[in-house]
Parts: sequence; C-alpha cells; structure tokens
Amino acid sequence: MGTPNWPEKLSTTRKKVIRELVEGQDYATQLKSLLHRPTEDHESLSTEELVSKILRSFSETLSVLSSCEPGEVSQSQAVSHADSHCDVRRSEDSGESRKRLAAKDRRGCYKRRKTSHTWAIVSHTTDDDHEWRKYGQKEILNAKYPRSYFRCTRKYDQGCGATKQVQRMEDDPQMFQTTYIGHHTCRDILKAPQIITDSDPWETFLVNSDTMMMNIPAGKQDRALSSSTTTIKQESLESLSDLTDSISSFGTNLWSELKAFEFLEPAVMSPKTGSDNGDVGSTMYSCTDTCSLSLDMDFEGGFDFDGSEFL
DNA sequence: TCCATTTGACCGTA
DNA sequence: TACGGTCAAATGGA
Repeated sequence: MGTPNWPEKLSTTRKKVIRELVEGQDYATQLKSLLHRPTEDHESLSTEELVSKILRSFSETLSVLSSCEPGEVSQSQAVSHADSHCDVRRSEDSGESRKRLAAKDRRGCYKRRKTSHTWAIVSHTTDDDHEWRKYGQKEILNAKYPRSYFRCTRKYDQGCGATKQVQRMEDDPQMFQTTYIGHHTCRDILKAPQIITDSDPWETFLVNSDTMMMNIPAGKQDRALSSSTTTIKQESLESLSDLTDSISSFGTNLWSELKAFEFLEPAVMSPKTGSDNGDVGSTMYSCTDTCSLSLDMDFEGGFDFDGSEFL
C-alpha cells in the first residue's frame, strides 16, 4: 500500500500523540495525589477538572491515532470495492432467479473484520453522539435477547467503518451493553467523537478508554464491563486511586512504547512486502505487558509491518 | 418516492 | 459444523 505522505504525517502525528499523552499523564499524576490527600487546595485543579482533562487528552490521542490509520483508508477502499461488486450484480438482473444468483454472487462481497479496536459500555440508553443505521439483528445462542447491529450512517459517503452492537442485558433488561467496533473516520464536526452526553466523567472514561479499561486491575474489569455504570460510580475512593494508578502506569508504559516506536521509526516506515496483513497491533506489542493490553490498534492490513522488523 | 428497519440467507471464523 | 456478522430484498412509514 503506497502512502507516500504517511511518514511525514506520522511524524507530526507522533509528536501530537506524545504531547497529549504526556499531558494526560501529568493530569493523572495530579489526580492521584489529589485522591491520596483530598484536602482543600484551591490552587490545584479539582478532581472533576482533572478527570475531564485526562479524558480530553486520551480522546484527542485516540482521535489522532484513528484518523491517521492507513488501515481505515484501505478499509474504505475495500468497502467501496466490495460495494461496486455488489452493485454490478444488483443492477444486472431482475426476476425470480435473481435472489438465488445474487446470493451465490455475494461470495467475497464482504470481508469480516478480524480484530478491530473494540470496547464496550453498559448503559440505560443506546444513544450516543453518532448517527447509526441498523443493518441486522441476530438471535445469539444462550442469550435471552437478540443482538442488534449498527453501522455508521456515513459508511458510504465517508467510508466510515465504525460499527456497534447492542444487546440488552439479561439480568437487567433496562440496560444495554453496547460494543463499539472501530473508530469513526467520518468528519462530523458537530458531533464530537465518542462523547456520551448524558454520562458522567467515569462513564465517559469507560467509553473512551478501552485501552485503559484493560488496565483496570483484574477483577474490576469484569465489573466495569458487565455491570451498570451505577456500580462503577459507586466505586470507592481506593478504587479510583487504583484507577489513577492504572492511568499513570498506562501513560508511563505508553510513553516508553512511543519512545521505542520513535527510535525504530525507520523500520516502521519501510513497508514490508508480501506480509499477510496480520494483526499488526498484537504482533507489534507482544513484547511487553502493556502492549498486549494497550494500543490494540488494528491497521487492517494498511500499516504493513510486523514484529520481525524490530528484531 | 425515499429512506430506515426487518428479516432470511449467505459467508467467514473458530 | 455451528455460530455470529453482514448483506440485501422486502416491507412499512413519512
């Protein structure tokens, strides 16, 4: 995949990402100390302000990273290619036999994404700040309620590959578990990406910070994933402190990853021919704990290198 | 008539 | 081979 301007773009992108992460790490550290000694200190920022700043920092980082993912571009191309294939089929026939022919011809029409950037939230509403179109519903084995499938309405005009799956919770039918797959690449300026309006900062935290959620101490992950946000809100101060520890360590680890990334950039820049479009993210980060947990970016074949480049 | 949703069938992955 | 994700024709509402 030839993306000539990709190195320069990455360079600026990297700087921005690093700046955002450093900022986020700084705020997280402040928050941590604030939680350890919750005295009235009017000089420093309040916890809420700090949380907002951390969230903004990570949102910005994610946004930058996703907007420069070549994989997203290639994905859109793949989509439009597939679509055109289907459209040809669609327009060429009509009548009784069409359905069967069409069904046969559908082979290769779509490619299921393998591992993409996914994260889940549990909420009483399925609404968020994006427009979604429902494209399917499926009964799931051992699940009481069907799962609904949504794609971004900008899929075809802007090639946005974001999708979400919504499933009603079995134990609490009022609540929905929403799984987001992929980040929005559409440019809907009026609607800030991944900001849940009716949520408090911690809910938003879960929405935005899939990678951080992975860093939530074991045992809390499940609760964060499967229980309602109310439960999350009731987390004790100690838990919050743990969380800020996690954020801090996430920032620190990510920082070292990025430094390594920066150091090895020439290798990154050389496209590896003949690779198999594998799960770049996991290969790339399989060397450290952080990697397997964080930055699980899936470049979907566009960012064509693997771990061997680093060795 | 257009657009969103429903639904049955197809297809990829484990 | 079963399950789950996606497609696209059919359907219904505005």
